[in-house]
Amino acid sequence: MLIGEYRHTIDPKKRIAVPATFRRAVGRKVVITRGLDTCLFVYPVKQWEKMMEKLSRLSMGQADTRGFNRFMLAGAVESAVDSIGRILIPDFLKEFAGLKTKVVVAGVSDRIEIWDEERWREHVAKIEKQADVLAEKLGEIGVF
Amino acid sequence: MLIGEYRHTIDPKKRIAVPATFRRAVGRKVVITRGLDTCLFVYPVKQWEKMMEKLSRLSMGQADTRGFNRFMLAGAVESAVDSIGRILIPDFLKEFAGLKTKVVVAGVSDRIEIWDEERWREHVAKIEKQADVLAEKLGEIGVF
DNA sequence: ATGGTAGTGGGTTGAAGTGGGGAATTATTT
DNA sequence: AAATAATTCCCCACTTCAACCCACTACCAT
Repeated sequence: MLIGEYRHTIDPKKRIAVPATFRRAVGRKVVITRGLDTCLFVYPVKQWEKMMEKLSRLSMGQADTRGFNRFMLAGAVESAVDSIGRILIPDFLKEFAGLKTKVVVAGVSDRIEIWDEERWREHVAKIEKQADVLAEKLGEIGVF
Repeated sequence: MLIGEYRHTIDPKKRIAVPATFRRAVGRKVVITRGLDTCLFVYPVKQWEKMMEKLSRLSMGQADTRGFNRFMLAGAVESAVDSIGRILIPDFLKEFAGLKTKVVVAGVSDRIEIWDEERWREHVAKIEKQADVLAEKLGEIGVF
């Protein structure tokens, strides 16, 4: 289970260090793809394959499914984690997520998300405002 | 059952002592997360895993669920209790809860809450004012 | 009073994050 | 097709930070 939030930097060669806590869980190969809400998703290959299997079962006839497939697949890149645990971010993904130098690397259960720090702060702020609504939901499912 | 309120301090290295009374109950590993009302929640790992199981049953597609997951998961950190019973608070959580030096560590049934002392006083004051209203509600559901 | 326990503070070591050089591979250009 | 440019991968070096250990003080209990 990947959890936690880490502030890292993209170095001049467009590399990002995977937090040491995540390395064992993700292995040496990952798939980086366009994520939802303007961030990048990073999946361990195994997880990725599972998702692809699910996707392939969806009917191909529907236009929105095709679009989603393009979004996920065309934007996906397989990437190796280097010897000291960094991954290389391709230009088009870096641009897509609006990554500058400071980024946030976040663990969200089975994937890692990479956010531009600024966007992340905005996103979190927005969610915090809805905290009481969230609390209600949590209550409903019996978390609190 | 965790009860009681303790005034502790965050040392220069961002560590907080877990009250001795709580230590046996929480074990050596805990999960620290963003809490509601601008405080931090600290769960024993077992408790946390139970909650995660419940969470994982929620549907994934909707935007509010995604945000909600980010709030809960990315905001969480697994942390080991050190040999003399202290936990390390990550920067982003310290900031989130507005923790200065003086904090309040409170036992709330199955979790520990960490508050900035100032905020705690304000919060308690607010609740005291509403006490009679709350009492009425509690009476309705048959607590008193 | 004295031993024990709890809370606070600090030093040291080892790991993790950052940055950069250079080789190898791929792409581009003439 | 050859030469040059660019990119990516593999090292290595520096710096910062966190985990571990130990020390001091205050308080409680016997």
